[in-house]
Parts: sequence; structure tokens; C-alpha cells
Amino acid sequence: MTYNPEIYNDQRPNVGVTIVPFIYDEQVIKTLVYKRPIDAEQFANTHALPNCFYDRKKFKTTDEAAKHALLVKTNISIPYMEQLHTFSGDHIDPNRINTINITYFALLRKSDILNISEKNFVSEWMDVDKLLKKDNFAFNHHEVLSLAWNRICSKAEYTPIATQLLDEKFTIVEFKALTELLMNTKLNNSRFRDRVEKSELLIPCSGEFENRKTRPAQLYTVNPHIKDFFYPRSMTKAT
Amino acid sequence: MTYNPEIYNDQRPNVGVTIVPFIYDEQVIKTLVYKRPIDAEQFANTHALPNCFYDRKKFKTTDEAAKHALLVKTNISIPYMEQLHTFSGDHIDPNRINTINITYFALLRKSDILNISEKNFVSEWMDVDKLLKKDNFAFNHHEVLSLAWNRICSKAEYTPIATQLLDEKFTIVEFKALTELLMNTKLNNSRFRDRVEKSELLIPCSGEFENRKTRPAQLYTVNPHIKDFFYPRSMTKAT
DNA sequence: GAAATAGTGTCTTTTAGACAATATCAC
DNA sequence: GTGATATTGTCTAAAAGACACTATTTC
Repeated sequence: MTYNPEIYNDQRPNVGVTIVPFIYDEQVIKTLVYKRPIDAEQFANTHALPNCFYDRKKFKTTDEAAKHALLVKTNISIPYMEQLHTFSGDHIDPNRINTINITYFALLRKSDILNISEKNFVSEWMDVDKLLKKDNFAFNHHEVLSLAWNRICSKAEYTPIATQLLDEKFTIVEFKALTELLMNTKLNNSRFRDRVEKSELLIPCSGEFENRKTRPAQLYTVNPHIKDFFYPRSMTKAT
Repeated sequence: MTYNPEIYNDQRPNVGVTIVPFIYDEQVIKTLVYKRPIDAEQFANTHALPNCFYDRKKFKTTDEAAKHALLVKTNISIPYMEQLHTFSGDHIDPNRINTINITYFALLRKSDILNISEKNFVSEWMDVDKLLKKDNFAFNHHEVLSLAWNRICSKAEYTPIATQLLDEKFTIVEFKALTELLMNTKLNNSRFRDRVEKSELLIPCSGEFENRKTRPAQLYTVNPHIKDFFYPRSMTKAT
């Protein structure tokens, strides 16, 4: 029963991490993809999401590896990150059939992104809508993007996750428009405001308004005391 | 850029899977744990959840490995299984700091469990309540159990997941009692029945009733046409 | 009939949904 | 004032919640 570190070596999978970063820019959601070199051994000239191998010498946890995969392609802090799913199977990497892919998504603020260009590769923030229609992704990155997109859209319905994509200060109108985009439906105005009020999720930045050429809108910021908030579900409790 | 399979070998983690199986038995939820041998190299004489290494030679996917980890300890089919989370970090296995744990939970029917005893180890279905209070689990299995328990309890509120723990035919009273157990609250009788009716989740087994010494209760079965059902959330859609 | 549990109905309160009305800015 | 958008209010419909009532069995 003594542990021999060599025993399992040839059975150990390649473990990689992939992260799907989202930003809200010009009324659409975008994600960061980079183009693989034309002379790449596999998936040449196709799009891929930020990813790297999980190397225990470099990273204590896969979360750290995922952050690294994103940070070398941006240079920003990550306000919100969540593990998505772990994929396994031969389809992930045809050249390395023993591969596991631990996936994450992240929500970033456009204003936090200072410089997304790097010398080593060409990366680009592209419309999620358009990317989902493409089928020539590297690895299993289409299913990863698709799952990430479904997750964030679902969560927009019962959590205030969309606020993570907005600037620090934002108006209710902006919050509503983004939620509508994610939910792919129009929402009732009064109800949306009532919900925000009752939940105490947002606190008004007193005296601060956004000025366009119309009536100024109150600016709000996320209430830091409220963590892991879920909007009330309609469930039937008894006294 | 040519791939050399040896390059990453000493960086590759041990990948293990853990599965938390639940049954509903005698009005409580139980999970299967086995006791590690007294002479085990590590975590001797402590409880552990069903687990095994992920060996690509044996399993094409980690899902298959998770099923295997459970099946060698039971000998049943697995009606419902879901991936939970992938853990990494030094705390999982002190003897193998480069370890990753891909975790699952499963929902079983007590009636499907024919023979849970095996010769190679002692396993036992124990109250989840009691297990959660113990702190001497092997590996990170306490956090795995805790996460699994939270997940199933949350899902009982907005999905009919609890039906997976009941026999094929069950009464609404049984379904309600189990949901109350998971949600840790009493539920409104009429509302619960209305919800079941409207959702068309259950179909009555016509003419079949459960007979106790009181008024017989209608038996229902899960509508096979309804997949991935979520109870309606209160969200504010506009026309 | 009594006891026990299954299932239904009724009333009140709360929330959702539609949409009108008012408010505040630039010009 | 007009135009544009923000914000509030009002009315109606639907759902939740509390709880009483009726139904069907065994004894």
C-alpha cells in the first residue's frame, strides 16, 4: 500500500484550464479569443479561448491557473470568476486523448481593461452571438463557450450577476437593459425597480446622477453587504 | 512545438473522482460511506465517500469513473447523476500534493439497492445529518459531502429533483414530505398540489392507490416527457 | 360512529403585469 | 414650450398563503 509516485504516471491525464471572460461593450456581450498560429501543429488558424496547462509547480490550484490563463492575455483584476464544468473524453484534444479540461467563466468590467494586446499572440474581444455561430473552434472551446453563455444567461434571471459587467456606478436603466439582453426578453419597468428596491441590492450614490440630454438618472452601486443574493422564488412556504 | 508526451509527465496531477450517493430511507437522507482500514497508510479508520482514480486506460470519461466508483460499492443502476465541482490544492491528499478531485452526486432509489455489502470493504448508508457533524473524514470528503448536500437542498426548491429519490410510484404526500425535509421548512398543502397540477410533472397511475389504514392516496409517476423542469420564478416579464 | 389521513375550497394578502402619468433635463 | 428619457403611480389579474372543510378508508 506504500505510495509510489511513479505508478500512476502513465495514467495521469493532461489537465488544462480554460476561462471564458465576458465584457459588456457597446450594448453587446463580448468574449476574448485568440487566433492560433497558421503553422500550429493542430487547430491552426482557428479561435481559442484563454487556456493553459495546470502545472502544480506554477499554480497551487486550478483557480490560480485559470486566472493566469486570463491575465497573461489581459492585465486586469478579475472581479468575478466561477467554475463551470470539467470536461473529459477524447474529443477535447485529438492529439492528447488523455486530457481533462477544467473550465471557468469570468465577468469583467470594460473600464478595467487597460491593454488587451500582447506581443505573443493576437487576441480580440468578439461578439458572443457571432462566436456561437462559428463551428471551427480549437479543442472543445465551442461547447465551453456555449455552456458559459447558458450559465450567465440563466443566472441573470435569478441573481444580480449582471451588475458585475457594469461599471462601478450605473443606472437602473442600464442594469435593466443588460438583464434584458441576457434574458432575451423585455422586462416590466415598475416591477424591475420594485425588485431592486425591495432587495436592497443597490444603494444610490447620493447626489450623483448620469447626465445625458434628458432627465438625469440616479446612479447606484452594488451593496457590498449583500453576498450570494437570489431573487425570491415563488415557493409555497407554510407558517 | 512538436508534442512530446514526456514533457508534462512530472507535472501531471493525480486525478481522482468522488461521488456522493443519496438515498431516502426511513424518513431521512443517507449517503454511502466506507471505513478505511485501520492499517491504512493515511486516514486510517476514518470514513470516506466512494472514490477512485481516473485512469484513462479504464475509463473514457470521468463520468464513467464516477459511476464505477459507486457501482463497485453497490450494484445498481444510477438514475440521476450530476457533476458537482472540481477541487484542487494541497489539502485534498496530504501524501500527494498534486491531486485533483472531480466530484459528483447521485440520487438513487432505495428499492433499487439490492446488495450494498461487498467483501473488500465495509460500507454503510449513514444519515447525512450525522455525517455532516463529523470532522474526521478522509481526504476533502467533508467539503464534498457538504457541497453535495447544499446542492440537492437548493435544487429541491426550484426543481422536482426529489422525485429521483422516491420509488417509481409515489403519492403527493410523500413527495411533499421529502421536499419539506430537503428545504427544511413546512410547505403549504394546496399550493404544493396546485404546483404539481399546473406543471404536469406527475401523471396519476390511474386506478392505483396506496392503501394504509386511512383514505387511500393517489399514486403518481414522473412524466417522462418533461426534462430539466424548473418551477416558475417570479420574474417580471413584459409583454 | 370515531380516528386518521387525503384532498378540496374559500378567503385574504401579496406580487406580477400593463400602462398611464408625472418629472427633469437640453434646447 | 418640445423632445427625450427617468421615475412613479394606478388599476387589474394572478399567485401565494392561511386555514377550514369535505372525502374515504379502517376499526
